[in-house]
Amino acid sequence: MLSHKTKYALKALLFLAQQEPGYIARTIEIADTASIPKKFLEQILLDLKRAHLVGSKQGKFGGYYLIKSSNEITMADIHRLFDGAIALLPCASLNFYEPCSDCKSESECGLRHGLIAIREETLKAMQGITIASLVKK
Amino acid sequence: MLSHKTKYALKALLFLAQQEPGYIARTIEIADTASIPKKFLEQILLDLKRAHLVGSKQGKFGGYYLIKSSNEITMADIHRLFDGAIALLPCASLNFYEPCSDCKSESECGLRHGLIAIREETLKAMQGITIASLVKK
DNA sequence: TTTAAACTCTACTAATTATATAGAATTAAT
DNA sequence: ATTAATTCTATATAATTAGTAGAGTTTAAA
Repeated sequence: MLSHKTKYALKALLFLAQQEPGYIARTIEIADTASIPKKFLEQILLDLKRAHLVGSKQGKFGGYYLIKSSNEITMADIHRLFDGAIALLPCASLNFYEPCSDCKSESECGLRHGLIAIREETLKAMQGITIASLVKK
Repeated sequence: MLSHKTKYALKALLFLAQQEPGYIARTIEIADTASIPKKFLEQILLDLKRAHLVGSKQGKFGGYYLIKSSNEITMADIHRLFDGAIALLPCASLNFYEPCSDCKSESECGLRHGLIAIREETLKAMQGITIASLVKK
């Protein structure tokens, strides 16, 4: 399941993608429109900025705007940024690999092979959904 | 990600599926073989029993055994039993549906449509992995 | 009928993570 | 200078997860 943080990030990106090019949206504006607690959203937007998905303008009349094209931002990207691995266990993850402490032999672990198969399908599906594709709905 | 509980349940089922038909495995035996804390495993096996996946024999020489065919137990079943919804948000779930409190119009929610598409693919993949298929690896 | 060895059940605890909230500092336009 | 915004760090609270404890019940066998 997605954390609220990830859900809010997606909603915020969706909002930004729906604005006119060049428009700068204030945090409070996004928060109100998308029903996100403002102070929580502040942190999320900062994370999105550090990940170079949005840009910001400081000071009066400042705010946030998309800097990455909405059809290049996928569900997989946002999931990984806030919730981490897409795989069901770290041992089956591409980007967040870690061995299981209770695993005796990873190569012989039947479970792992199944989880890798699932991760491959889920990842494919998540990479197929972009912010742009969500806007169109 | 899977909780430890779900991972342990899968490992326990995997163990049971690998035994001779008719064999009754004690909790401690499963716990030691699969590196699962025994008292934690007790609870998990009880849950699996209540879900009619395993049966138990009480008293001396008692233990647990599979009662559902290992090729009829899927990753999706176990995930739902211990970790709940497979969908990324409750609003996109088949078995654990709940509306989002912060959602203004579910039918107009772009996010939800995307999440449903992802859930469909993930579910298909998870239903394709059975305990029996894991044993074969 | 007693004992041993197992499952059953309920409650509790500790650790971690998620979900915020608070407030001061900084930046920029007027 | 003032106002309105982002930025940053710290804190608080609640929920969930992971694991532990211990008493109770059941069954087989001596």
